[in-house]
Amino acid sequence: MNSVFKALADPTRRKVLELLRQRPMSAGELSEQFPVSRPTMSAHFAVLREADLIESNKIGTSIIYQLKLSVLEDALLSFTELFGIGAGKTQPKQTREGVDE
Amino acid sequence: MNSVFKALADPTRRKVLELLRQRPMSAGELSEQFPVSRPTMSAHFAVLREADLIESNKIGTSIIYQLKLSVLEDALLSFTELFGIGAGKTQPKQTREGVDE
DNA sequence: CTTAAACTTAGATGTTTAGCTAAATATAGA
DNA sequence: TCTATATTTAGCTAAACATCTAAGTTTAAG
Repeated sequence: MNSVFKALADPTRRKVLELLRQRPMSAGELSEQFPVSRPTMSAHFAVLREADLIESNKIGTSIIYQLKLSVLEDALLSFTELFGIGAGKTQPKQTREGVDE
Repeated sequence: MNSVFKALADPTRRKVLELLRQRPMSAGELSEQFPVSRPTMSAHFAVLREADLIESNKIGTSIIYQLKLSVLEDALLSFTELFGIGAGKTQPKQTREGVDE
């Protein structure tokens, strides 16, 4: 849980997760959307991987990252429930590609 | 939201919030429960205050800290909803080891 | 006014983090 | 194998963080 919150503490990483919510993307595709170098993005991916928030699959020369929603879910839910917040009425939404907000 | 996650990224600070969930406590009372120095705890309080997660009231020589639950609630809920994670009722997940620490 | 108690601020230090450029590695395809 | 592309690793600097001890601030009480 510690590493999850640490990963979440950086806005770039949160944005990456947000992008991956829509669909899996390659490291390159993700990197394009941020004004930082690829090595820097690579380091961010490593942090997210370390927190088990994303999963990688190699396809050719690309590495496709995918959100592990259940891990994020578990961490956040157990925390919110600890505080008695989020009790509620939000039903489990299907998070498929294209769902926007 | 940035500062909230940053505050939450430290286990000591999360524990402080957890303690304050029960009742308001003085800085000294809180500090007693951690194996770090008072100045260090004071710094943690400052981070939590900066994130607007706690509120302080001076009573005599003591400073009483109090959890601002609504702020935590807002931040966490808006984030979970962003991801379509219902903070409500997700059935117990299958054993998933590696939820880090 | 002096002392004591409760906290915080200041200053120092070791560790971690984010960022960069440049080089290395891996894979696909000719 | 050679070349081009995708991504990571290496090596570095600068800033941020957690922690400590020591000193400063504020308030209460004698």
